Amino acid sequence: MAVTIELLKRFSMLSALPDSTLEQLAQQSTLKNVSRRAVVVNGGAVSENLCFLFEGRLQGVDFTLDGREVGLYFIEPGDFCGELGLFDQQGQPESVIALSKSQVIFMPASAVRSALQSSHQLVESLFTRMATRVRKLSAQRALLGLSSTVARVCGQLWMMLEEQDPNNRKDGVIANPPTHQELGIMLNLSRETVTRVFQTLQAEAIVKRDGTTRLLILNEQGLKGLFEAGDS
Amino acid sequence: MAVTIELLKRFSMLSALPDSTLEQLAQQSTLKNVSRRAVVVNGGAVSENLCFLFEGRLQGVDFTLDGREVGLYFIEPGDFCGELGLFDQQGQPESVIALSKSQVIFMPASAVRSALQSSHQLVESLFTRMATRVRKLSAQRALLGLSSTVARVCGQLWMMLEEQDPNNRKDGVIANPPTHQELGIMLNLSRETVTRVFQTLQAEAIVKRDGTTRLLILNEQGLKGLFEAGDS
DNA sequence: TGTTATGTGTGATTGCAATCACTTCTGTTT
DNA sequence: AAACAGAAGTGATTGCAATCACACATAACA
Repeated sequence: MAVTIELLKRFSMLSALPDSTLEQLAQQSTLKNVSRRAVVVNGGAVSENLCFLFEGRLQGVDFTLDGREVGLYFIEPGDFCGELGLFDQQGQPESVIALSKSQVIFMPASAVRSALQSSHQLVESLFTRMATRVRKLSAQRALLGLSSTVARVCGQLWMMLEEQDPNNRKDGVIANPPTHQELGIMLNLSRETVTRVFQTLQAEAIVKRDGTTRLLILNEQGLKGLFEAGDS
Repeated sequence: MAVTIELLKRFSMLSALPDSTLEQLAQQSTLKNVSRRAVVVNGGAVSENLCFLFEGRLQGVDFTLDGREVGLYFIEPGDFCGELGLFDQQGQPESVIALSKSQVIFMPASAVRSALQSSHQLVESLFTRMATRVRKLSAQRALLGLSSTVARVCGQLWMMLEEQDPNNRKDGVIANPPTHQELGIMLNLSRETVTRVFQTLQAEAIVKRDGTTRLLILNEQGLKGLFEAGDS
C-alpha cells in the first residue's frame, strides 16, 4: 500500500521535514496491515527498516536465558522502532510483535540515513527521540522496583495513559489495551496476579473495560494515588 | 585539572575526531577527581555537561515513588553519561553517583553540540553509542526477568566482566566492584540476598574477592553456566 | 449458529526472599 | 595503635505471589 507525504507528517519526528525529503521517504516506504501476534521486527537480526506505527499496538519482547518472556516496551501510534542498527549494522535482541491488528509503515534504513545526511534537524529529532526512549526505558525499569503488585500495575497503566494521543488522554481511554499476560511480562508478574489487581481496580471503579479495544480510566487520581502509594 | 587531546582520545567515541576538534573540546573540559558517593549528575536537573569516566565506577540511580533506590546502569571507564539533554534541554530522572574514587571529565554540552554540527562522523558515533546504551538497558532489564537469584547475580557479574577493558577482561578481573547493596538495587534484591549468593559463589570457587578494588572471576564457564541455567 | 481458541477468573498450596536484628570483618580516620 | 564507619555475614520469621489446575466468558472462525 502506498505511503503519502500526509501520512508521514502524522509522525512528529518527520513532520518538520521538507516535502521533497518526505516525498523521497514516502516513495521508498510501504504501509502494511499486520495481524495480532505478527512479528514486526525479528529479534537478533539486523533490521533493514524502521517501523512506524500508524494504528494498533506493538510490544518489544525478549526472552531470558531460562526461557521466560520479558516485555521491554510498548509502542503507541505515532512512534516507531527498528532504529538501533542505523549506523552500526547490529540488530536488537528483542522481537517486536503486534499486540492487536496494526498498520505499520516500513521505511528502509538506507533512506533514513540519506535523509539524515542532508537534514541536521532530522538528526536532532532522531537523537531527541532516542533520549526520550532511554528515559522511558528507565521509567519502565523503575516500575519493577516497586514491591507492591498494585502499584506496579497502576504505574504501568498510568504510563500507558500518558502516552495516548490527546483525545484518548483527555477522555481517560487506553486504546488497544494489552492482555493481562502481555502486561504481566512487562512487570514480572504472572497473568493471574495481574487479573487479581484488575479485579480490585474494577471493584473500586478505578478502571473499566470497554470491550477489548478500550480500557477506561474512570478515576485518574485514584489510579495515580495507588501508583504513588507504593507499598500500601 | 587540564584536559589534553591524548586524554580525550582514550574515549572511543572521540578518538576519530580531528585534532582541531579535540583541541577545542579539551580546552573547554575539566578533569575532576570525585570521591566515593559523590553525585556526578543531579537527577531531574538539566545537565550542562557530558561526563566521561576516565577511572573508577559510576552508577545511575533513581528512586521509586515508594522511596526505594533503583539502580539503572553502571558506567565503566571509557564510557560517559549526561548526553540525554543534548538537544531537548530536558534532564534525566536518575542521579549518577560515583561508587568509588573516580576521575571524570566534564565536557560542556554546548561544545559537543558545536562539534556535532561540523562532524557527521561524530553524529554517527554518538547515535551508535546511544543504540548500544539502549541495548544494554534492555539486557539489564532482562536480568530482572530471571526468577533465580543466583542466575540474576551471575548475569550481572557476567555483564560487568564483558564490559571491562581488554586486560581485565582477559584476566577475569572486575575492577572496582560495587558493594552488595549497590548490586542489590540493580537486581531488585536485598543486600542480604546478594551476600548469600556471593557466599555460594565463593564456596564453589567461582569468584574470589581480591581486596576491595578487584573481584576475580576464577571460573568464567561456571559463572556463565549459572547465569544461563536460569531456574536451577 | 455452532465450534474452537483465547482470555479472564478462581482457589489452594507452597516456597522463597524480604525483613529484622544482630554479629563479625575490613578499611579508614584520628 | 585504637576507634570508628562501612561492608559483609548470619539466623529466624513471615507474607506474598508463583504455580497449578480448573472453570467461565468472550471473541474468532467455519
